[in-house]
Amino acid sequence: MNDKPLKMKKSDRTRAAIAAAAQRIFASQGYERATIREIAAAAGIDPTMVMRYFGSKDRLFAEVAEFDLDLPDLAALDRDRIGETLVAHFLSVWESESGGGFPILLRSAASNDYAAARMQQLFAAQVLPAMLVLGPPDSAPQRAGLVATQMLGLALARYVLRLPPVVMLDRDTIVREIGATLQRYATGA
Amino acid sequence: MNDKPLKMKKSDRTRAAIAAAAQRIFASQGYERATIREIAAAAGIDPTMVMRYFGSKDRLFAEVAEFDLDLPDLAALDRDRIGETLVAHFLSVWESESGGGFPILLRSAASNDYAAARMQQLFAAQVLPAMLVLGPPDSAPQRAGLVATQMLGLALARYVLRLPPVVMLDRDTIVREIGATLQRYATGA
DNA sequence: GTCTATAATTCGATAGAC
DNA sequence: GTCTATCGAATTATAGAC
Repeated sequence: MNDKPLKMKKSDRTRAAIAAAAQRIFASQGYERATIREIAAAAGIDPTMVMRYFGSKDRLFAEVAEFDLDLPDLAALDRDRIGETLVAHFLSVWESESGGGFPILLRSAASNDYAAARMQQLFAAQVLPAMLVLGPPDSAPQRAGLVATQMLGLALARYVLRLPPVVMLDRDTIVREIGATLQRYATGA
Repeated sequence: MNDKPLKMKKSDRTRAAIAAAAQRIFASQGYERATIREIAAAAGIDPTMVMRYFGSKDRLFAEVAEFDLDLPDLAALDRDRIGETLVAHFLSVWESESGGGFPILLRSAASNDYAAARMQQLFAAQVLPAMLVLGPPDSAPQRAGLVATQMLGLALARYVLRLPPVVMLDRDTIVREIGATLQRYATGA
């Protein structure tokens, strides 16, 4: 009878349904174009309920856009395969259920201040530290910056703009080709 | 007395002032958040004039977002320096006066259908053909796709999101590091 | 918990005086 | 050419009945 996890209180199910609908709408329309009304309709509930459960559009966005890159400890990995590992990890996170926050952030970051700030935070708190263990500290910001350009571009072209030639790239090709690039950026080799 | 090119009819000067203001506002806010009223204020004229000169917000956007990548003939270049040449060319275009259309498109493409379609067109009509002369036709879409991810990511991180470590990269570093990546992507080597 | 009604803004666009 | 006034639509958010 329920699509959602069983044995939840009704209020929790409603809240989860709103969050799920909000993820879809925010991810496909961006923050500005998404409306409370549309999200409510997609969740099959009344628009007022969205406000009741989340308070405001801003807070709803902040909640569903939350997510972690959850990078593994790169120092513990085979040093020759760091690039490939990084790409494979990013792809997994972005295509996972819990990774829905990334397309949302990315699509809204271009015109929403909160999303843009969150994106900066994300790279400062997770990508930069990861680069610190892979080479000289002085060059870590530069290496992190280069890594960021390549990964953000892949995500933008593939998941947001959906450029046909990028969408058509198969996973192995991406891991191999872009992995080689990240390997060079990350290790400075 | 005039900031704009001398000896224009007043109507042309007004039109140019609106277009210049629109470029700034669209580039910094994106399509949705930019308002006719704000653009008019930035241009120092009445909001009604924007409609009179451009008809609608859509047509104003289409006009100021227009631009060309204007790629040189890559086949005529030193084959070992194609990557560096590409990056240097992109940087020049994006930072030039007439290249203002690109940040505008990029910032709006995530949530504006016209901008997204225009971006697809741009790569299909200009990047893909350029790849055709550099290697086997079969792999041209794949090579163009990879090039697109790296260049879009650089533009996004540097000009739209303004990620500090990417903004701080100096031009020589970008040309060298990202040039090497494009060299590999474009030539398939 | 849920919904109706509506307040309060804001926006793009138009009509018309001067 | 320029501006005042305003329309009509859409939005977030709230008040309050049931």
